[in-house]
Amino acid sequence: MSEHQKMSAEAIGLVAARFKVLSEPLRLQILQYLENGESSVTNVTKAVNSTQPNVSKHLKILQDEGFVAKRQEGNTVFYKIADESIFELCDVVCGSLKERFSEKSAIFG
Amino acid sequence: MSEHQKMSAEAIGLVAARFKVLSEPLRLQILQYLENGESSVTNVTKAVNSTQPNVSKHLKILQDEGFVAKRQEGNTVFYKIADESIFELCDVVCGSLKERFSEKSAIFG
DNA sequence: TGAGCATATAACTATATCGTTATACTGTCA
DNA sequence: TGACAGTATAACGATATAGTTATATGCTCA
Repeated sequence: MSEHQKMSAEAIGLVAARFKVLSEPLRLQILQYLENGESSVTNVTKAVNSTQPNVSKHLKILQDEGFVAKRQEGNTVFYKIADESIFELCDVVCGSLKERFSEKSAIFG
Repeated sequence: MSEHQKMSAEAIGLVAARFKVLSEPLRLQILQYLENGESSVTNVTKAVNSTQPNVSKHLKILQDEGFVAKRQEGNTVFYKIADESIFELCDVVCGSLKERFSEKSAIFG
């Protein structure tokens, strides 16, 4: 099980870039919100409690990396999740964090 | 399947921090090298073709996040992987990238 | 104790990126 | 066409971080 590949220098760069996109809390918030389904920029902005230009910029970054996709309808643009593996990644990280904290708390237990 | 948790704002921050540590190519290189087994700082430095202070700094960052652990023996310090979930994360990202590129290449096919 | 090796840290420069403000663009509707 | 709404982009200031150079720390051994 768990047979994984040795990455080339180039592949490592691509993987790092992908992690970098996921390393901003606001972007993770946006992704989590979009998990509820497609949403307009305005609604995302409200949901994550930020400003419209800031959200637009982050959505573009997410789109460039293929995490989300956009669709325009009249005046408004709808974004939706385009790569479900994001949530798998978050789950793995969460699991690892849980384990880590339970070890730490055990020190005080 | 694939039932995952809604993260609190605090949890999102912790997850983002973890992704951030993995968002540097040199750190991924170091982790990949350490997959071969425990190694001294000097050997890691040679393997990733960087400078000793730079590698030391990155190793500290990796250790602070719990990805590696250190062990001192006399004069030299050995680092090793302390959280195997890293490789699972990389595999998920690699899979997602492969899929993405095969889609892109299909455009030209 | 003193020399030398392995590692860690400090100080610095250069670069990247977040968030903000202002503005441009695009589509709708009166 | 003109006003307005939704979104994108530009320009800016502030902050963070990678890599380098110099140096400190700590261990070993003569």
